[in-house]
Parts: sequence; C-alpha cells; structure tokens
Amino acid sequence: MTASPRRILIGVAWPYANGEQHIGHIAGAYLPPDIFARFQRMAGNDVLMVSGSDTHGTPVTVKADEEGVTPKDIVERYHPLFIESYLKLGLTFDLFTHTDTRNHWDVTHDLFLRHLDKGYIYTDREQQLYDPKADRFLPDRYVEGTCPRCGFESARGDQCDRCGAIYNQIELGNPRSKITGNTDLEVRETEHFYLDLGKLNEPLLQWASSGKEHWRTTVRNFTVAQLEKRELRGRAITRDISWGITIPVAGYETKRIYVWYDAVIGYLSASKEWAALHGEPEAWRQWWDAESATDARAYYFIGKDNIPFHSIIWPAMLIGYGGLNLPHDVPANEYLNMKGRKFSKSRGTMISIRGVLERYQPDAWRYALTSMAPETADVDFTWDDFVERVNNELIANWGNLVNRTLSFAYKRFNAEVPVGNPFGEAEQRLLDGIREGFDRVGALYSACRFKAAVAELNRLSQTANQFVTDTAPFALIKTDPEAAATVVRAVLQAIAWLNTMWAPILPHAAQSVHEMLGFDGLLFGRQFVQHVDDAHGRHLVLRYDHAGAIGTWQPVELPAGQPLSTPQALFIKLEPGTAEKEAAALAEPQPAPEA
RNA sequence: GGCGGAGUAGCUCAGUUGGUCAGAGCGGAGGAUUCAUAACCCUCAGGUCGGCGGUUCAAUUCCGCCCUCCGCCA
Repeated sequence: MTASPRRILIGVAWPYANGEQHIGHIAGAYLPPDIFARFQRMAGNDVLMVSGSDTHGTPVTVKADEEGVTPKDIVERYHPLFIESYLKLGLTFDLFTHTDTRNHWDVTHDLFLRHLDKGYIYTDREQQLYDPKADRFLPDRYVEGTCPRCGFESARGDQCDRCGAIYNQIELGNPRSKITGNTDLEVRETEHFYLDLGKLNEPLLQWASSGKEHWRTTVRNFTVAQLEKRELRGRAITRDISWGITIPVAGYETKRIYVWYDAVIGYLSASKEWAALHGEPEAWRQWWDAESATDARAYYFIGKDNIPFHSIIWPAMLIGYGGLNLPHDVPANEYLNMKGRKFSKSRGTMISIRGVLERYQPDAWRYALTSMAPETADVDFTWDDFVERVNNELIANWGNLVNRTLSFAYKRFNAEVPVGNPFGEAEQRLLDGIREGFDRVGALYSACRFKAAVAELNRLSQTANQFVTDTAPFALIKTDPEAAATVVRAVLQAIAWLNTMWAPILPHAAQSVHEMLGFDGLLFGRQFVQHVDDAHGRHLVLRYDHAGAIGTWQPVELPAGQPLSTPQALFIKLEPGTAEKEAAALAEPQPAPEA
C-alpha cells in the first residue's frame, strides 16, 4: 500500500525512573506507539522507535531522599523493571535506554552549547531560598510554608494544595526546609541559564499553523492557541541541584541542567545511541537530518500533560539547533483512570503493568487497553470492563472464529487446508469484504486511530463468524463435502488476512495463528536485552531486531492443501469472579512500598 | 483566573461540511442453533444527544451564556 519505504521515527514518552508503571501509563503512551510501529514495519516502512528512563527528574531525587539512597540506586531499581514489563508486553523499542549515559550527556551538551552559541540561551539572576544548614538552594519541592493567599500552613514551594494558588517560593510565609527542618532560611541570589522561547515564538507559530490538519484537536488547538498569544518567555533550564547533567560552561560546577531540557533531547540521543549500537554511527540521520531525510516522519506518543513539551518546547529546541526534523504528529492521549482519579498506591488503586502481566496474557491487555484507550477523553478502568472485553469481545469474536474454524478443518479435513470447488459468489463476497480491511484498517492505524481499528477489526471478524453460521459447513459436510470444503477454505483464507490485520495489536496470538495455518517464519523480529558500557559506566537497554521478520501488510494467499498445525485456543478465558477477586485485592490495605 | 479538551442509550464510545443522526459494541430480554473457550447467529434500545437562550424552514451538529470533569499556564 505504500509506494516506497518511508522513515518513521517514533518517540515515546520517557518515564521517570521513580516507581513502577501502571496500566494507565501503558494505555496512554506505551502500547499505542508499539501498535503503530508494528503496523508501519509491516507496511514496509523503516521504523526507529526510541525511548528510555528519565533518570534526572525531580521525582527520582525526591524518592531517593525519602529512602536515604542515591538517585542512581532508584534508577537502577526501576529501569530494569520497565524493561521487564516491555519485554513481556512485547513493546518493540528499537532502543529503550536511559538518560544517565555518556552519550546522552554529550548530546545534551551539544544542544546546550549550540543554543548558547546561537543566542537562544541567556543567563539571568533570581532570588531563591537557601538553607544554610544543608548548604544548598531549595528547589520548590523542598520547601513548605504558609500560603500567601489562603494562609494554609503546609503549602508547597510553588503552589498551595488547598487553594491552588501559584506563587514564587520567596512569597511563602514562615518557609521551612523539608531537608533539615530549618526555618532560618535565607534569600539568596542565584544565576541560571534560560532558553529564550520568546525568540522562537514566530517560527513555531509558522510551523504549527499549516499542515497540521491530522493532529488531534486537543493538541492542535492547544498548541496554536498558546503560540498565537505570542507570550512565550524565557524558561530556566538549570537548577541549583547536584543530580543531573553538568553545565558545559566554566564557573557553573555547582549547578545542573534541569530535567525538562535534557529529557526531550533523549529522542535524539537515543537515536544516536541506537545508530552506534547498530554499527552505523551516522544512521540516525536517516530519520533526523532535515536536508537528506526529507520524507521522514517523526511521531511522539505521550500523555496529555506532556503536550506543551512536545508541540512547543521540543520543536523550539529543534528549530534553535537547526537542521533537524520537527514532529510530524503528536498523538497525545488523555488518561486511563480508576474511579475518576489517577491510579494511586496510597488510595489502593495501583495496578502495575508488571503485576498484571504475571497473571494474564499480554495480548489480553493489549486488546483491552487498546479498546478502552483514552484517545479523546479520560476513561475509567474497571476490572469488570477488562473481563468483559477479553471474554465477550476478543475471545467470543476473533478467538472463537479462529478456534471453531481451525479445529473443524483440522478434524474433518485431514489437518490441511481443504480444496473444494472454486469460490462461489458467497465466498467472494466474504473475501472481498475482508480484503477491503487492508485499506480501511490500514488507514486507521496510519492515523493513530487504534480504537477505531479495533472496532473495524471486530466488525470484519464478525462477518466471518456470520458467514460460518450462515453456510454451516458442519452441516454441509454431511450432504456436500466439496461445498463444505470450499466454505472452510474461504474462512481459513479470511482468517489468514484478518490475522495479519490483528497482528499489530495481538502480535503473540498472530504468530500462533500464523503457525496453526501452516505458515513458517516469524511475523515480527525479536526483542533482546543487553548491557552497554560507555565512559559513564554500564547501563541496561532493551532492543529490537527486525531482521528476518516476514509479516507484511497485504493479503497473502493461503494455499489449498497446506498442512495445518494442531489448533489450540488463542486466549485463556477469564474465570467468573476474576473481576471481583481483583477488585477485592485492590481494596485491601496496600503494603508499604517496597524498599 | 486564562487557554485547550470532554460531557450522546446501564457501561465503553461512533457521529469530518445543520435536514433518514438519534447509532455501534458490551450488558439486559426473547428466539434459533450446536462446528466452537455455554461461545457463534437473529430480533428487541423510545436515551431532554450537560443546561438555558439565539440564528435558521430545520441543530446533537452554528453562535452566546452557564454547569461539571480533565490537562497546561498564571
């Protein structure tokens, strides 16, 4: 369906390495890009999907302080857990790395110096609270005091949790350090670097104002509205902290680059790391170089809280740097919640992806989380909903079609694709309808409309189920075996095509069906984990090797007479009471967070 | 407070130029059937399309105001 291979860069939000990911994270930003990547690869395009753990986020530091360990300890605890989950769920990152690598530091320094050199970074001074006891400046998360508006006494450094007021930390009444408890704080002047977003407002607006019709309305309208106000201002990109990337300018040894500046750079640095690991250090240019990679497209899959960073700030940084491709699309999702609020360990509504993958099939989650994906609005997750979608939709429709047809063919037609007569009108009508799916479903995948793709696939699968019921080969075989054989061959052919179309969402089941139909080879490549050493130390990465994958987005002919493999159920039906059991387990008091 | 998004049958959602747009899947009710993981197939949904006004021959779909939820910013 595609004329020539196109380069598709897929950037996936960088998770803070300060805790486990829940199914809301997966539904929102991690599963959709994998479905997209698998589809694009099948369509013959060259995909580079990258992400990694964000090691420098404030939440990592906070977590480390709470436990009295180093931020690095926290990173080394959670980063491997992310990889473990992605491996099980089948997320085919070409590279999932993290930001505490020599490569990432180098790339970040490169951008910083280029921005500085081109006048997009300037320095300025500001007043900030200083704790003499700790001998350090206090970031907002480390200060509390009295809200200057409502008088709430436990107001945070930058915002009041009671009245929602936002202010500067030096406006707090009776400020105290959350590190030492010290209330004898000083206001000191500190110098920082700022990214001059104001200078980039016009070029950004020009970019965002045209050719963005395919963007989701929330992303497009939000972005354009922000830019049309022409109020972008300088934004500090350094902090008085010790955990983070150093500033590549002499005289600022006690400061670090603030996380929001370096995290998005991960898309570029990870691409470069991938290229190096791949043995072609310059290969990243095929997706990034604005001059040579003119047909390349960059997609960024994120949650809605991340929109401004990907539709404004990162593009600004890219424009400021020059010569690199800007985002083609930012298909941001809303949130998958529980009981109207975010998943929360303390509220007993934490459902970690790692936990559920120990109890249920990955494809069950891939199906459920796609069909309930929060593409246009927040969605509430319930265990009842999960069980119903898996049992009554996935298994009842697609799973049952495969099972009833393959087991019938296996038992009654000598375990091979029966020959029968040439297809009649009914068979042709069925197959014509299924074949159209390659265009219809393909268009939906291309447009990142995965929920709609599921609906269309269910509809197509149902037409095949209807066909089986209407033609009743199980009855026909008693009176007209040849006619029954014809019907079964047609349905098996339909299954082969449908399987191809389901594959991006259900890769594990797809491989099974592929083999049960008697085909050889792997539809997709393989994931693997490795340790990488650099001047910064050693880090764990998740990779994907597409070599040898034979899955293609086209209706492949199923040869009559092809031997079938022993059919087996694709999906494990969830037992009655599953939802109740899980809901009850959640309601239990949660054990203390693991140390 | 400003900006953006969302508010459609019990649940999850489609509805892209205003007039067969009041729909699908699941749940529920009835029927048929037995090849299939009690699955599949057929029939049944009278929901003020968040609320109130306005434009129009006609609005879920256009405009204004209001309410609720979410995100970003202040």
